[in-house]
Amino acid sequence: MEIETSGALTQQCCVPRHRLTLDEIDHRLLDELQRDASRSLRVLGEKVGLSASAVQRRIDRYRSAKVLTRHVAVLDPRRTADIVLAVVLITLERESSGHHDAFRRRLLAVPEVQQAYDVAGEWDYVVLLAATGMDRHNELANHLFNDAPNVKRYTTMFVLDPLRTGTYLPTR
Amino acid sequence: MEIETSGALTQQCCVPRHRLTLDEIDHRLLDELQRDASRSLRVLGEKVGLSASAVQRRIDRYRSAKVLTRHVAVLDPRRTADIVLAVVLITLERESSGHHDAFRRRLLAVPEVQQAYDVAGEWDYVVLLAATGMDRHNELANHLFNDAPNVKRYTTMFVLDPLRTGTYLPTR
DNA sequence: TCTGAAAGTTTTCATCC
DNA sequence: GGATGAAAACTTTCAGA
Repeated sequence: MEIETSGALTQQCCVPRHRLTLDEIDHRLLDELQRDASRSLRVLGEKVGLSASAVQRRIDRYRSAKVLTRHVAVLDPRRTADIVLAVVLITLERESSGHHDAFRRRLLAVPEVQQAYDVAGEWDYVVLLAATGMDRHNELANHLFNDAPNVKRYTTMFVLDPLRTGTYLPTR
Repeated sequence: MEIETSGALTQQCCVPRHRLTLDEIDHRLLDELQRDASRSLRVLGEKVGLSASAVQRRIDRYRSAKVLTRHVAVLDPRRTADIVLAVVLITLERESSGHHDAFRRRLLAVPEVQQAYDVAGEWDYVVLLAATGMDRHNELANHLFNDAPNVKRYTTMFVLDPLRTGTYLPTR
């Protein structure tokens, strides 16, 4: 793995640098971390053929390059009481881009907006809503999609079964 | 927090029990764990007003009840080289449920199927595909949606900007 | 079920390769 | 970049309430 710097042992500075070049070990390590980040550095090191401290140094790099942003616990929606998941497709009125900014702010202010994507095509946004109970879902949907000023149309697909959830990204 | 058992100090057995009743502290702890699970038990305990070992015992319960299923590292798709994210809506031919089983198996065999939901309404499934590069995306889309025998129709929405990603679930 | 303390691990960090 | 080893911090376990 190389970072975009010149010099040899210099440049351990605090400015986060971007554009990491990943080697084979980085790919495997990022894969392991995305599957199960609860293992010790020593165990991860055994998986990829490095010492614990070498693993630690690489993880620090992913963090400072903001490739790896956080460690989280994942709950199973099937085992979480009263969870209503819904995929909502939204299109805004065609107008000033100010509409889009306002709509995005409104979306991102709500923690139950589990995911939100700006997409190409007939629809402008895809939102994954996670609410506890149908009443709460309706409250949120009204606030986000009915009361918001520039929503042209939207459609809601309720999730019957979350076959797979997660945030895994391939790195090659 | 209560677990569905009778008896007092008995029943530390290995059969995972379900239906946890969560108290106020559990809600706050699950919230914290979903936001940042990289903090120590002591720090988490300070957040919710418990000792480190009390926090540990509660986390063990979430795990054995399968409410909390894993700890993972989350990558930022904006910082991960060449990631192509796409939301795909799929409808299968109306026929035997065997079609659905086969289609689900095909989906879940592919690691780039980051998320998959069985949904109500006009479309049967919503899939979030995460591929490295457009070529790989097309390969996967052909395998999953063109070559698969019982796909009636599908539509692909490419993600222009992942405004929010994650797996956060509210617990109340 | 909690707290607090002892024992065992892991992480961190300085140093050398 | 990576390895090593010692110090600091963390996790695990258990006695006592």
